[in-house]
Amino acid sequence: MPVVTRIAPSPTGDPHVGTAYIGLFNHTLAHQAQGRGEEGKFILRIEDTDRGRYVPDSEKRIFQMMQWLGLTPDESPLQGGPNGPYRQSERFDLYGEYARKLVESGHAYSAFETPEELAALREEAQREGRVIAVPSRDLDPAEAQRRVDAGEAAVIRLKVPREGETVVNDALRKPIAFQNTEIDDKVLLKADGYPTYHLANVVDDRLMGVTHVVRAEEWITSTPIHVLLYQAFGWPQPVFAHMPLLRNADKSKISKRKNPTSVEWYMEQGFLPEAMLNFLATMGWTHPEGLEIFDLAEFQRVFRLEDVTLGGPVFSLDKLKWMNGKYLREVLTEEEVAKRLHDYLAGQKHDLPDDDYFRAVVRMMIPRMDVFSEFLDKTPYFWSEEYPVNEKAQKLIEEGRSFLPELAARLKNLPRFDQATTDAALRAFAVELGLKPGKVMQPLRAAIAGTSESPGMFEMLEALGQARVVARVERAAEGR
RNA sequence: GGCCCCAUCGUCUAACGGUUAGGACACUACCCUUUCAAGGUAGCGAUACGGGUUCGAAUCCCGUUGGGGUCACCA
Repeated sequence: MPVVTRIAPSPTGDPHVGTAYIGLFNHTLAHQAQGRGEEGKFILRIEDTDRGRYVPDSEKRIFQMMQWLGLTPDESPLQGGPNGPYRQSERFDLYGEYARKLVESGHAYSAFETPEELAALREEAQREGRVIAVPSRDLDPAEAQRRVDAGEAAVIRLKVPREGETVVNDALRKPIAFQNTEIDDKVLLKADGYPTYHLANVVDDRLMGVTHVVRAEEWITSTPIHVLLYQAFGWPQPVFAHMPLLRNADKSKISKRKNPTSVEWYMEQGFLPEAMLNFLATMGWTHPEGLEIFDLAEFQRVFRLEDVTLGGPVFSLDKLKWMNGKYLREVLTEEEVAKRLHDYLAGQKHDLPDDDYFRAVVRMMIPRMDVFSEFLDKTPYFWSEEYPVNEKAQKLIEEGRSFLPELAARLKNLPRFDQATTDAALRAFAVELGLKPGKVMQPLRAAIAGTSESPGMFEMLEALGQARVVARVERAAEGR
């Protein structure tokens, strides 16, 4: 059975994490079919029929997000494909034709109500607790056509049956029945000639051969309109599956105000796309063997639509961070982390040399960071002599004031500066002073790092090197 | 408010009529230890409520409550 899926974002702003989330499942379903040796395609279609909300570079950024995540579509406006164009604005003529077909077959009608009239009608309907009734529906079709031909402003509306019910079959739920009296005559073609989502969506899904419509739960209530459209056109319906909505901590639909929703934010923070994907996959789904960490290929291997849970998953940045740290520590190699971090920093306009020193610092910091944006914040003393010295470090330096000059001298006279040598020297020095090693090391740490929190002493000393360490200790000893 | 969806620890979830209701994040304690992490061990912590069905219900049915979504010439 061929599986053709799609995501159909509208280019109205930042590339949204919800688009990535839904994209993950659509991409996976299509690739699973390919894996089975069947036809499988994942299409990216841009729904830019709202000229008012159009943001020019949004489309490109959505595409970049998908690529970053490794969810590259098989067909899209940027790549093209046999079913193009993939921008609805470029398919403009199509929708008018299909809308008119519906008018001709009696499934739709031209309507002439002004926005003001509609507002009044809506208010009245609201009061009476029913759905809006559009007067134009009862116009004589020939008369309506004359008015359209005369150039009167009109929209085309779906003529929803006055009786019966429309059933939505959802792969994740029991059949959902909607009374037709509860469904209003939705606009299909706007006065500006552009289609609404409902029409464009159904026409394009049909023309592009989409077999599975996997989208967010917020679309459930408009699905009966789509079902009615498929029926009016005499087309078979695709499989519908409505995924749960990603949520804020208060359970409301995930939003900009309460969560970072732009995937670009996660890129800027230095999250790994693998971790992002892994985390998103666990929103509404769990690995059957209880695996927490798994890659896209593994997800594709075991994912089943019917295993999706429907409670709205709260998007937890905490858990995402933990998972990202897990990838840093346990999935990627040190070399890979260093390479990615270097690229990340370069992208942030921090040009550090990708040398042994950099890699040594990265190695020390891997267990100490969850995302790349933490790296420089936690390591100023590795990059400059102008590193900040916090209050606690200042106090520790005072405590070590008496032995810091001598310690500087000892360190300066060490023949080598490898970990074994400094380890032995420091411990011997502590014994001489009659102090516990920590009592010596804490002031030393404060002096060379400006903070009481750092990687292990000896690897840090080795990385920093004798000259730098001695200079810093001397400076601290002199209270500079 | 009408319509629709949903309901297991604070959060993500496992269980698919029979388990001391399991795991992960977070939190707490301990271990490791030169600090901070990481890692290890332990702990805290849930079937919203009320009725049924059944020998037996987190699991099936009904109701209540709660949460969410949707009611545009936006998607």
